[in-house]
Amino acid sequence: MVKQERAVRTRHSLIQAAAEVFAEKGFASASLGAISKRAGVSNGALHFHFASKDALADAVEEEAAATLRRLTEAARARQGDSLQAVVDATHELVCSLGQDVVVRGGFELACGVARRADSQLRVQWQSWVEESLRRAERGGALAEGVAGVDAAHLVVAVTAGMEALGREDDSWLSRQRLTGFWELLLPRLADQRGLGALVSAGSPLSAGASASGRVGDAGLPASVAEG
Amino acid sequence: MVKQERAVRTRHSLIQAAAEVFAEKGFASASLGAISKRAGVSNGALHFHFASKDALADAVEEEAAATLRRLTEAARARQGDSLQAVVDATHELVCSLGQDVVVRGGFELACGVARRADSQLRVQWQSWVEESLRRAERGGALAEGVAGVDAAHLVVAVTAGMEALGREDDSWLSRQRLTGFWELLLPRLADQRGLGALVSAGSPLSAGASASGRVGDAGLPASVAEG
Amino acid sequence: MVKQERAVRTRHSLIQAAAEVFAEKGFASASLGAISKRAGVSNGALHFHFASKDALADAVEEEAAATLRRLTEAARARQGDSLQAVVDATHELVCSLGQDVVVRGGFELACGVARRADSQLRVQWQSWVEESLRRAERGGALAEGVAGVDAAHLVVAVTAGMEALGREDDSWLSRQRLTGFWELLLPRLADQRGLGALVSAGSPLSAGASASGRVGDAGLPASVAEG
Amino acid sequence: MVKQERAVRTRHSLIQAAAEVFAEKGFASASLGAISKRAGVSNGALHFHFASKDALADAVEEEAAATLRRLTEAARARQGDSLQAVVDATHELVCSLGQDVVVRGGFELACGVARRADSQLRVQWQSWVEESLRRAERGGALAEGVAGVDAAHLVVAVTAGMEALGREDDSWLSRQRLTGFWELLLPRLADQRGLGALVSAGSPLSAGASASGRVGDAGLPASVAEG
DNA sequence: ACATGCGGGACTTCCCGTTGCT
DNA sequence: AGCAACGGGAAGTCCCGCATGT
Repeated sequence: MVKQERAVRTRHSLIQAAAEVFAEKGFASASLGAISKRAGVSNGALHFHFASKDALADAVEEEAAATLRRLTEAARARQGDSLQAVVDATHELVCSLGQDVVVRGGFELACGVARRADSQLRVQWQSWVEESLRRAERGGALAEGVAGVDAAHLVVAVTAGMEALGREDDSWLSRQRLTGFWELLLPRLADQRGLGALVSAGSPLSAGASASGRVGDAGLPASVAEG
Repeated sequence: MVKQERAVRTRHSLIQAAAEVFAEKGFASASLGAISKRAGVSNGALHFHFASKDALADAVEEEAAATLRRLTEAARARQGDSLQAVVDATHELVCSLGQDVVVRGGFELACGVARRADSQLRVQWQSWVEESLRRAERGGALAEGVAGVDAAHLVVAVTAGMEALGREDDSWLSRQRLTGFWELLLPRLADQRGLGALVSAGSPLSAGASASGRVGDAGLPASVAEG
Repeated sequence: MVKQERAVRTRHSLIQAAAEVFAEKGFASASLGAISKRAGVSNGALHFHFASKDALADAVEEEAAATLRRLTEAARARQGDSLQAVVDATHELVCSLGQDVVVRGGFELACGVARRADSQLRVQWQSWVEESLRRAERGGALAEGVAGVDAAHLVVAVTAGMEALGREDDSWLSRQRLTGFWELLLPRLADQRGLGALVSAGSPLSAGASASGRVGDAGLPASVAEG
Repeated sequence: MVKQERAVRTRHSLIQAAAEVFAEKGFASASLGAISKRAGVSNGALHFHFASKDALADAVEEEAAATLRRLTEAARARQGDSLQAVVDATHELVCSLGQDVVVRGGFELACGVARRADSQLRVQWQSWVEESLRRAERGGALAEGVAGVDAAHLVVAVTAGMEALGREDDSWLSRQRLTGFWELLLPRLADQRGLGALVSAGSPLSAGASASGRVGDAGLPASVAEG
């Protein structure tokens, strides 16, 4: 089973390289040659692991979806059905978009018009946000007259916009930017009683969690991240 | 100069067809053959008018930018430096995104990762929103503690998100959706005194203007369109 | 008849421009667009005067052939059936190759493998040299045991080589180079009695004739040219 | 490394086919489709071995240069620094021009105006002739008053002319033609004492070697050619 | 099982020579 | 004469098998 080990490594570097190239050039303009070269393997090796370009892209999306799933589940586990869970999850997502090429590449593929419409990534994120805000609504965490679905649509639109704009300008993916958004949104969305407990910048544990176990975490200093 | 007339028509149908194909497939996956075929002209005719695929895309973006300019200037002309101008402009933009393939194709190109970063369309829209909200801020139209720039960022992110999500799901480009967003945003952004006068659904003239006519033949002079 | 005048001028500048581009790029790589642009006329004008690219090339060859004809006839008129006539003609030809783009372009076309085999220019030059040396042979101007045809072949080969090599390196078209060749050839080719009267550098009148009436004659100073 | 064997064969047949087409049509007019078809391989195979049309042409030139190198070195090895080495080499060259398509195609490319000026083939041949005649001059093999460089220029011009004229008329590449040239040149170039030993038609070994075998399969290792 | 070299077509962008219509 | 348009290729790229090592 020593062989298998190398295969796993090859497969992983292939996905990594693919995510990078997809993120840089988009699906259609990315060439398999560039991907296999960046991964340091031959063209044939690529086709041994992934039958086609689409299959490779699917794998990238799949891995990004797994990361997204971990991320949202962790947020809910910590914050329950509160609004804070959504705030935290958006922060983690935006942070990943800036640091994890697989997530970035996955969303590039999910957004692109050239691939299948029922992108797992988009619907997964949108479903989670909707579900979470519906729970918050049921739990009375939302302000009077604010429907959970409407709030969810707004949150999804904002994050989608940040992702799209962040492709060319990293400042859209900064924590400050998103914090500013929540500071404009929370007073209107949240029930007055719970408003004081909400942290626009994301709860400390969230920030800590996002920083842990991620290679090349060049995030903000802890003092700032907590502020 | 009768000949020039046909050239104008050919050029226009080329831009129209290009916008459609770009919107459907994206820049990289769009083939010039598909564009010239849809425009009903030959491959050579395409290259007579546009030296390269990029030049064609530039022309599409340019025409979309012209539409956007008309749109924003009209909104400001009607509503001055009020928040309502921004509300109206977003409605008109979203409406155009749903109806005018050139605008849709232009934003698809502007968003795409495969083309130049300094897309006129994006910066033009962002600049206008920022400028408008700064004016509103100076005019006291914004609520206490709300900075014009922050609000502008939020508006830009929301519209960008709607455009991205609207590529696959038209419901994101519906008037109701945007109206719902403004109903969540305006109470927080607008100064309390002016809040009552603001219409989340866009001012009537704006709505009427955007709904009439503009399907796909925008920009062609009437005299030519009739010929 | 004013119209005709302009037509003649247009036709001439077209041939001139065509000769330049053909000489620079070769027949196949020369584009009609480049030619019409250099001539300062429109694409349509070109096709009004010349039905096709080949017809244009034929015209260039034809004009070069006319120049070559003038040149050889002048040499024979001055020197009769002597060897000197051939020497003079080669000098004039090489000189024209360096200065007259039409001659240069014509020979480029004649040499090129992509066009018709029975190039007028080549056969015209070869025929004249053979005929001249046959006459010289009959007149006893050639050395013992030297056949006119063989000598003609040698002369044709040398001039063809100079033309080919001169395309990349002008020094092959210098008067000195050709003079050096004749100094090696004449002692073997010419009859001993007439050898003293032969001038390897070409007879003075020949040099003078070639210099007269030619624009941009950047030839050698008279003292050198005569030596 | 069994696979490599087929690659060598493919590469070789590609060069062979390219040389043929280049020789027939010239560089610009030769299409890669015609080349790959003649070689019996696909378009993709061609581009696997040669990145571009220019790279393919370079390979043809390179192989022709190798043949030329073998040829000249063999002549010098047999005849030393004598004039006979040059005579033999010219015979071998002219013979190859008539029989080896790679050599013919290589010179076609080297001569063409559409490609790089510093063609290896031309300079290689010219350098060798100049060097050889300089040696002969130093060795006293040249007649009084004959400079080695001048003689070299003449020889190079003659061979270049034969190559150019031989493209349309094979008789220029016949042994008789070249022999006739040397019979005109040697009495003037060679020192009187060594003249008797020189053979205008080329030394026997040279003639035999050049006539045997070499048709188009030069360069392919025997083991591969048999497979 | 894993990886590679080599080759196969098809497609795309772009250019070019040429031709109507005015 | 000239603008506009046409249609045919040509170069180059790409995604993908297939036979072959290791």
